[in-house]
Amino acid sequence: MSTERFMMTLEEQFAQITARGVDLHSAEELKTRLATSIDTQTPLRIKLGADPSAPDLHLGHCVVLNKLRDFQACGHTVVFIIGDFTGMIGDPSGKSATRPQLSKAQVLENAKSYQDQMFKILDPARTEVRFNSEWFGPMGFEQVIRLSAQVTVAQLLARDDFSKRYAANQPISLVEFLYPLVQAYDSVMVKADVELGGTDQLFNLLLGREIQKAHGQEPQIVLTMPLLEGLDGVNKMSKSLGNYIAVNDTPGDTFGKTMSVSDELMWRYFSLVLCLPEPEIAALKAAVASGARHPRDVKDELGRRIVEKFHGAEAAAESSAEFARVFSRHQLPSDIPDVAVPAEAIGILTLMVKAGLAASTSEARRLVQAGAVRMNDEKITDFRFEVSPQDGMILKSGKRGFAKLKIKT
RNA sequence: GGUGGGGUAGCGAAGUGGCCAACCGCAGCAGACUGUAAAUCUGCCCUCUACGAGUUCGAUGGUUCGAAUCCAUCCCCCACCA
Repeated sequence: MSTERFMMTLEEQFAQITARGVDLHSAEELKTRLATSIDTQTPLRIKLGADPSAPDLHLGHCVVLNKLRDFQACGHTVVFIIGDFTGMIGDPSGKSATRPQLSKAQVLENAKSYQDQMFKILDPARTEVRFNSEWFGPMGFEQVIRLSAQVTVAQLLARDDFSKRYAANQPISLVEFLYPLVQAYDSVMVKADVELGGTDQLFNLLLGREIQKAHGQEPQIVLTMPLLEGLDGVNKMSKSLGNYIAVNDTPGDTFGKTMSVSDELMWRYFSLVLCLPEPEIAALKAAVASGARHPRDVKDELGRRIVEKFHGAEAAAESSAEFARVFSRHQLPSDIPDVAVPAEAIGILTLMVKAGLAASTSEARRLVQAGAVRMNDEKITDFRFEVSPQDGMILKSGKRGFAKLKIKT
């Protein structure tokens, strides 16, 4: 496999690397560096940084990981940096409070979880994993000051979210100013040839170039990927907005969430998540436009392929079938959680809370009043309704809340 | 250190003595329509033994028949000037 990259010409590599809406800084530099790589038969070092405080990867992360996979397919090496040191600082892009400090053990655990998910896409054999505490741990304050001297406040304020917050009288902590510097210094320490991230990372990535130059290195090439919109179709996919599909979501959830994506947006998923080549996407679009294919079926294919990517073909087929059964044909899911109840009559509200279908009796009451609750497929409209439990009775709340009664003996 | 502005339900943001469980927007949930689409429309959106009751508006104490609103003390946040 180490010879694979010599089988690709510069043009082939360049085409693969620049596919799917990448923004490059700069194309010329990349070509030059690829040429050198081929001449000297040395793989390029492609850097990606990760924040170990949030080990749940979602499809948004996959956009970048897929691009890294492209690099690996060309024979290059991914340098994956776990920000165990920076993780304690907090992320400047978040308006929320600084993230809590993580213990060493927790960082390691998160890092492992991160890698488990990441290697569903990346090739471990071509991935070098580093922790940035390796160089920041022993760093003295003097070095910190020297590093800080390499950037001006004006430069930092040029970053979009900093300037906006500053203009809006919103706080910016000094630590947040330091964060891009820290990230840039990572690039120096691993001698990155290329660094990638989402378009929102552009500033940080470019700063890496400056700092590398200041340390006498060739500046890294910066490559940004489009941000994938989340399930709401508007905001970028992110954990804090809750509009994400996680790599570790169950096949059923992954499929269901995919189906809730709007028709317009699904093409982006085909491209950025599945890396389907443009001509194929164009063909699918044309098929839908002409009525040859129903958008629902195309989305079903999208769902199956995404599930397959993370959980295998079998899970993909199952989740699609299950979805059709429950939501298209309105049949019961194949797997309904049991609720243990005593044999005597029980109020519907209490029962719902017990079954985990409502967080409080007040919420249960609202659901009943909204007409969302069914007992054995019969709508319950009176919140004082008493159920005489029998084994196997089905309680349903909303579209996807199910519970099966089981008499406690 | 000084000056000014703040802390209200998940977020944003009204409210400055009774009409306040608290306008409004976003997010969320449910219903209708569907392809669990999206968009749209409607309702809900602190808790409870529920046409009533309890606990909420940074914290504690006070004034008052009555406070998110007034007073005192305290805690926290932000900007600007040093």
